[in-house]
Amino acid sequence: MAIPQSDEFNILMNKRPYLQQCADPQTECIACPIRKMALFRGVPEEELGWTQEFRDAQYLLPARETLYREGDIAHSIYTLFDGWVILFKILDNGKRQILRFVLPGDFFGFQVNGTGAGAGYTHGAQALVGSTLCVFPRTRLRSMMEKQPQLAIGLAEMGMHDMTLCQHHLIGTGRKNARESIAFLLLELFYRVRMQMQNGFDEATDSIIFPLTQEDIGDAIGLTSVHVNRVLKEMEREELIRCQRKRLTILGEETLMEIGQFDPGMIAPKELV
Amino acid sequence: MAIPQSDEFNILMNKRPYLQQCADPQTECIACPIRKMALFRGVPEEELGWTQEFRDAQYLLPARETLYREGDIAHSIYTLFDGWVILFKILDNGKRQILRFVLPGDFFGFQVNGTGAGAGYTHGAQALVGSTLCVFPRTRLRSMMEKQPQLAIGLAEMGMHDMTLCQHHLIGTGRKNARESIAFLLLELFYRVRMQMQNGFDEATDSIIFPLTQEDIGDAIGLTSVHVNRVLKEMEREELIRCQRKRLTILGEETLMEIGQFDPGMIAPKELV
DNA sequence: CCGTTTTATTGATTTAAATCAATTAATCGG
DNA sequence: CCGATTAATTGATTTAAATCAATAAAACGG
Repeated sequence: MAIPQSDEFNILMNKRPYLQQCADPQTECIACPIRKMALFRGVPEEELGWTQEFRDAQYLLPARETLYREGDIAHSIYTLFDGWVILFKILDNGKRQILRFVLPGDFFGFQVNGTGAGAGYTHGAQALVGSTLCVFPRTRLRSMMEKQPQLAIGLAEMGMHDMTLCQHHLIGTGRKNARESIAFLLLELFYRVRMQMQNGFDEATDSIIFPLTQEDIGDAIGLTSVHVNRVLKEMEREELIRCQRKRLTILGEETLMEIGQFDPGMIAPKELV
Repeated sequence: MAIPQSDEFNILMNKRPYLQQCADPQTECIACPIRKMALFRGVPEEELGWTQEFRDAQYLLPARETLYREGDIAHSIYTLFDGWVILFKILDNGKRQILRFVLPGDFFGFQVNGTGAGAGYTHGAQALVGSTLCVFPRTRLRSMMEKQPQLAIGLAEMGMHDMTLCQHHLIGTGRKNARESIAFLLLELFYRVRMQMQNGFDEATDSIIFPLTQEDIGDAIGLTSVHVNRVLKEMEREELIRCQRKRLTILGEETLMEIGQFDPGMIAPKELV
């Protein structure tokens, strides 16, 4: 049983030919292992069959490919099912600022400039590794929320969580030095990945898959890759971390937390009241 | 007719004795000149009498006083009715990062760590000038939103707007130099203040009341006040701005926009779809 | 497996902004 | 209006991180 595709989805497939619709059977929302973290958290089980109608399909975005660029008409919004995606902005001078690391369960693509169906994304999105996405037509979001207030509450709560992360990155670039903000970023991603793994899978370890380049790290916290490298090397010499071959190992968690002023509490999902 | 006060409000008044409840008659939500921008935007007129029940009172916060500190139990959430408020965080090393400038119509105080009634604010809040606030008990927010989905949608939309501003500040601290991010910040505040004035009042001018110190500017964009001073002085010499006596005049709007890479479109209120 | 392209690494040098240090100008509370 | 505090201004010096420049090491596409 193929899931029917909206016009918007077909537009997208035309523009990004490297997108592959996942082979059936696709994961259904009701059986989704990451649902507790995702858009439909809070939506009662008996409503899920109905919300599923809202979804277009799951599809695959290959490593390093662009999902959308800043200014593209925002037909779709997304939940990342599996993989790593970055949201970023390119400045006039060609510099890049990474705005957010999207991990499985995270919802994205709803930040747009302008109103109505023609609104454009405020930022670009790109996969760091091959990633699986759940896609939803953006234009139906409001009516969905009106029918199902839990969806709006969930969106507000996820927004609050993203906001907390963004504010911490602002604190990092604004008022921390290179060592402090790198320590913070590594711990943040380490905790977020582990939290997401515990949700269904389970794997308590001091190491995670870590697909960022040193340039990605630099573009997230406002440093050059050269300087990131020097700081990472120093942390490796101090036996605080090991960061190589797309794998990050946290050796000195306590010390790193102090350096980065990182509190795991900030990673916890947010609730309104 | 005095508006009845909740327990939470009385706790707050105890802790912050400098808060003054506004003399009656207070502005009612239905008559509120800034409502289109504020929490109850989207809520149909006929429902407003009902939402008013939710509000505690309006009260006055004197200039430079603290409304709450990071970690304080978050009994209340706020809409700024009049004045300027900053949200900030103090780091271990004593440095301050300003997270957000709150202008009339803006909603704040909902970002908390933890869950339930005992959750604490993630940041501090302080008035730059004497300010009037509408206060709401936080614990009733969720049930209000369940009854009135427009409230949740409005919250998500306002969150999106705040997020855009926060991301632009991140871009500024991360990837712009002092001159560029100062130009951006001045224009952002200039446009936001003017947009808020047009909403009811009306006053098209090239100058606004601007109560930030140079240290505030620095703490918003990650610079020292000394360096902010040098850049501002240079901009004044170039006849791009005039910034003195708590008043900011924009003389070279075009040039400043180019320097700061500022697009007025980003200031526009956000809508989901 | 092999050449090609990306990433990582390290040293030398420069620079934007911080820090240190006065001094002057505004603002505030009586 | 007046002394006291807070904010702005300017110069001299230092420093964290950027830039420039080469390799070295990995990863990637046939």
